[in-house]
Amino acid sequence: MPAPQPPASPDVPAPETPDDPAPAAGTAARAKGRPRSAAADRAILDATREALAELGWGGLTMGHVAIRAKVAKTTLYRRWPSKNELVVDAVAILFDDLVMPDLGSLRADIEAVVAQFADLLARPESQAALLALFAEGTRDPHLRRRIREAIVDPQKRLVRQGRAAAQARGELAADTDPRTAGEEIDIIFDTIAGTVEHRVLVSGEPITADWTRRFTDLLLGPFPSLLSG
Amino acid sequence: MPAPQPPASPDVPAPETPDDPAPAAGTAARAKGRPRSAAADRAILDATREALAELGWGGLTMGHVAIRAKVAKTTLYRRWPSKNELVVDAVAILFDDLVMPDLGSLRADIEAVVAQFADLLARPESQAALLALFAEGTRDPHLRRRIREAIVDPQKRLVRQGRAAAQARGELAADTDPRTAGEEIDIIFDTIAGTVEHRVLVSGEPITADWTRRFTDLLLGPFPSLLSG
DNA sequence: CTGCTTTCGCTACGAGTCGTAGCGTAACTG
DNA sequence: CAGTTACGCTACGACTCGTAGCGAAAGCAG
Repeated sequence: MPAPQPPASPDVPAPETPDDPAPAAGTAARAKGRPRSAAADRAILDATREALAELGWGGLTMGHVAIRAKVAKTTLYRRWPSKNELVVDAVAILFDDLVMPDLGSLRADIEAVVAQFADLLARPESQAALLALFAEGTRDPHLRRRIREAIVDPQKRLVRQGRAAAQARGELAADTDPRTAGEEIDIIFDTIAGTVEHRVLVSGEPITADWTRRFTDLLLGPFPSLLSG
Repeated sequence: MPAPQPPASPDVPAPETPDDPAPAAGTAARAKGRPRSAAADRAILDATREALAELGWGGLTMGHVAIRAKVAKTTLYRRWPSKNELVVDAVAILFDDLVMPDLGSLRADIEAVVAQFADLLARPESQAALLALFAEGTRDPHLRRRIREAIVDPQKRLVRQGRAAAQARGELAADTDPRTAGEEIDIIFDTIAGTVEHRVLVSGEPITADWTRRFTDLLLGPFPSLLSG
């Protein structure tokens, strides 16, 4: 789901909301001129991820991407207004096929989700890109929203689903207070996502099965030797 | 503690280790020509932090920093070989005056440490800079080491001290296995640092006293409504 | 097939940044 | 004083960004 520039309409400012309501469903609504090449879209996004993995964020230039995708630089700018937006779409694809494990126990589900996060973050094309996007997001609320929608929310959905599944299995007490349930899920998610991000992206250390087990221990109960009582 | 370029020695490659052994202690060992202006160092680092807070990482240019610090651009390059190194030193200063709270209870200490992290990360001059540095660090092992030494390790020291203090007070069981004690501390630190980073830097949401309390609940024991047993 | 519309590839451009080189001058030592 | 080093200044080549203008290609309506 790229974020195409308003596809031509010469001067209509196009409402700032990124949710295009009309021209989506099914086939293109009205195509009057030469249609945009879908192949070019894929080539550009693929080239972006490849360049990202090879050169990192700093080495990624629009010119390189254009050459690699066998596309004119102008074509690139016709669809994505900036490097940031392009990289969001290129990286977001990686987060599209997140699946909820549902392995039958809360512990197994958590460990599977952690492993899934870790694998995603370990990819060379996402390493620097994610952090650089987060960095830009701190100054650009629009970009932060897009990051949240395309990358963070899909992950959070997994945690929420896992919690619901565990609750259905009777592993969890009933929601104490409906008002605070959302905040609890937020804290749990921030903890899982943040810890994995820190270890993989900042420390650069791998996430092993053993580490995952220990971390899940911490999440599910008192840390083995942390508290005596 | 800046990381000055080898201060002149025309061709000696200067061992890659950033720990300069000799010329540190006390006053300068041997100064033959015009000494480097310490005021310029401070002015550059101050200007870097100011520009960082105003313009963010992307807007920060060496030219601007030089003008703001009333220093020639060449002077800037004589001391820091790249933007990354300069920003590491500029930001690392913020982490210099970390203090271990030692409030008398493990819970209070954890909450104080979390609040301290949160305050540091909430500063406008560190927001984008830290993430951008982390991003570069994923591709530059040397930079990652410097980040670890200047920014991550000081934080980890706090957590380690807090754990030792709690142990001395009898709040913690004795170390189960000396070999795994280090790993435990690592997991706890990664969890605290990563969660705070994610919430502040990625989600952009503030860390309130209430949130800190809930998070500490999660760390110290089973999450209130997470596990029934 | 003939217009009409929109996209595409290409070239060129101005603005901005990076990092370096060269030069004369300032500061400090012996 | 001479010797050494840092400093400010200017200029430079290489690179990137994002845009403009043009002719050609690819579809659609009649």
